[in-house]
Amino acid sequence: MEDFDLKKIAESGQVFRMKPCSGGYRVISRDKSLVLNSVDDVPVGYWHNYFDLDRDYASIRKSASGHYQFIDECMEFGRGLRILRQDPWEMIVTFIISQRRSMASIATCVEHLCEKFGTNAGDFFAFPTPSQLCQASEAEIRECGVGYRAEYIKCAAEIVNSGELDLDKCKSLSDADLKAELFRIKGVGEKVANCIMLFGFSRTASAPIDVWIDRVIKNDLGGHNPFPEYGDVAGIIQQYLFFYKTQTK
DNA sequence: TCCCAGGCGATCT
DNA sequence: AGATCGCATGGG
Repeated sequence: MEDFDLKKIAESGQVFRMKPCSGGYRVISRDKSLVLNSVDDVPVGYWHNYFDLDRDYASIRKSASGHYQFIDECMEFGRGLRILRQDPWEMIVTFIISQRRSMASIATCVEHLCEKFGTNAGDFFAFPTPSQLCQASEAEIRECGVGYRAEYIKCAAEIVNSGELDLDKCKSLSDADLKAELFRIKGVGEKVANCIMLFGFSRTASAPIDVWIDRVIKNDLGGHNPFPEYGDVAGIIQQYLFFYKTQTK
């Protein structure tokens, strides 16, 4: 497998619980943990799906090449990246936190939430469930350093825990209907919804435009938004651009 | 210390 | 519909 680079994936800004450790990288999702240093360490089942191993990234890069020289360079630079199939609930909370925060500080906030509200699984803390965050007060959530977003996280926990927003049912919705559902959560706007869709629902047509991608469009692509022409792999192209821009800043 | 961070909601016009 | 503003807090 050529397109599998743990370091690049861990630093790509899509996942905040994947860090170097003595066995390579430790990745935590929901209440599960895996230590690995190559694709050969990925077990069948949950983690195989998590790492999106059935998608052929090399052929996506190949078929997407030739539109813009800059994007071709980004795809080569980011060769090894994949779009992880992460948990929708974790993505909702994580990307609510992400607004106006650096990637380093997002990771810190997420760990604080896990340590304070998540189940102790021995050598790590599971991500807190909607129920667990529902039982927390807004003030307690705020103690994790999330600032004014505590209200948004509490709102998300309530709407999901009550079943008023059913994340399983969301999986069968169209992209447009899914986005409309996500907009019901206070603190989820266009960009955060696109991140949740791409990283939590594998909606690869969804391409989040943040400050970094704004700079790409403005400074590297002459003010042109390239994503519409990439169709259902626009989100994957977005990830190569984001990675290049944040790594070479 | 200062500036910015994977934006958003509220509040104008 | 589009523009502007305030926002909690952590890193570099």
